[in-house]
Amino acid sequence: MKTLPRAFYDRDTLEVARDLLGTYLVRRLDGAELVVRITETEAYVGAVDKACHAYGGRRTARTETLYARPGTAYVYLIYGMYHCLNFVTEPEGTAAAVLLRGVEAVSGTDLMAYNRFGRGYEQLTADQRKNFLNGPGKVCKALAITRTHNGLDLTAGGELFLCAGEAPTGEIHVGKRIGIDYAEEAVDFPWRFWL
DNA sequence: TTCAGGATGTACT
DNA sequence: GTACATCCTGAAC
Repeated sequence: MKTLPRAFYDRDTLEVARDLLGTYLVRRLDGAELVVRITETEAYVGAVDKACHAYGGRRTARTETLYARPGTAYVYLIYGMYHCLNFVTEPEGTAAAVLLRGVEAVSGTDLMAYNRFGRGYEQLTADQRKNFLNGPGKVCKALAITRTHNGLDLTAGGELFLCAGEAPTGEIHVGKRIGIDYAEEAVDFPWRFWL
């Protein structure tokens, strides 16, 4: 598999969000390799988007990573207990990123099940399997991603990187984003993509 | 099956 | 002090 180059991220955020569908995210953890396939993303663009942490060019210690060069990981803590993983897009100095909302397991499934529920995948209930990796907090828990990964270079082939996959077969869905009811007109932006 | 409420810490007002 | 790009549990149906 080929690591996605920085040029992949250095484009319009909506294009990157759509093109990320079907690509593979690789997490190296304690010598193991966890691989998932991306199935759901959302775009956040600081310049025009009230839902973005860096809306209107605001710069704080937290949002600083959103201005980093493309291909950087932006990880933040939400609701006091969950992490969300984003991929920074567009040129350095422009605040924009793609939120990873959902994936499907490719390999390392058992280890991810342990990270999520403390037991192997075979032991999970049907309900737990159905809701395994279908939310941003869940993905980060399964992959053991925390704020220590904030600012990580995703093109360096380290403990976290992305690889090209086959183009997704079937339809790409487009719709409104989730969990941003406060964001006024940006609530209705069709910036969510899923397979 | 859906739904309300709580957990929990950081950022920002 | 309030809000937050969420998830889980338990109660009601």
